[in-house]
Amino acid sequence: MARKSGYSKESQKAKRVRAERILIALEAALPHATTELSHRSPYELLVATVLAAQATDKSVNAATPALFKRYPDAFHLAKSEPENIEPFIKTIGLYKAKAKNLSLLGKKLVDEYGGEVPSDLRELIKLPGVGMKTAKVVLGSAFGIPAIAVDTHLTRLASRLALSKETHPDKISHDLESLFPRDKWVFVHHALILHGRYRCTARNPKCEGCPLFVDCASRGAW
DNA sequence: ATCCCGAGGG
DNA sequence: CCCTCTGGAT
Repeated sequence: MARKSGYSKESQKAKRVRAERILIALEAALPHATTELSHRSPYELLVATVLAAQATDKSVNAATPALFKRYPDAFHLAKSEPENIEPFIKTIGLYKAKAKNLSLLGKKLVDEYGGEVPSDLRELIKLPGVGMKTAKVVLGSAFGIPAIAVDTHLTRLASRLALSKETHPDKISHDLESLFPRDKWVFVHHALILHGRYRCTARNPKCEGCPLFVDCASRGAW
């Protein structure tokens, strides 16, 4: 419980230097960090990311091939009803809400965006089932527009690494984006997710041999 | 703040 | 069995 070590009195400048070392370590450990959600277009990434809410991307990837075959673009999705989508995504959590959102999502993409996925944060957020996290994922991974999407992994790691004391994802995102160079935001997002998924897990993190050990505020706490 | 919600890991 | 998973809408 009690934090054995930390950076409670760390200056902003020291934190910035530490963030820089963390970035270097992540680049060395995860040079090819990118999304693990299978997709071939902004449309597919958008749908996959909506499905990924509170679900593992492995379970999403297991379902999307059949889903994308039946609904290859926004125009096909627009003609769907939630009940038609449910069978394709039943194995994913929260499937009823997601089926409803996807059906509405298709209609809105067609009605208001010509069937294309908008490449603007404010527009993306207006879409059903799309919040700040999903919108930023699409911006960064589909359009190459710098953004740090904060999900469960980023929230946990920002805290453990003492890169942010905030609890609200939007504030954590702001802190992280101020700590890392803009052209590294998308990489940092993916690298921290992979680090969180495979090493710095929620339970029983594998601190032994961790590439971020020396710069971690929680080292030794597990 | 609460609800949604299946699958895999420990 | 309990916890967690690239959250969002109400």
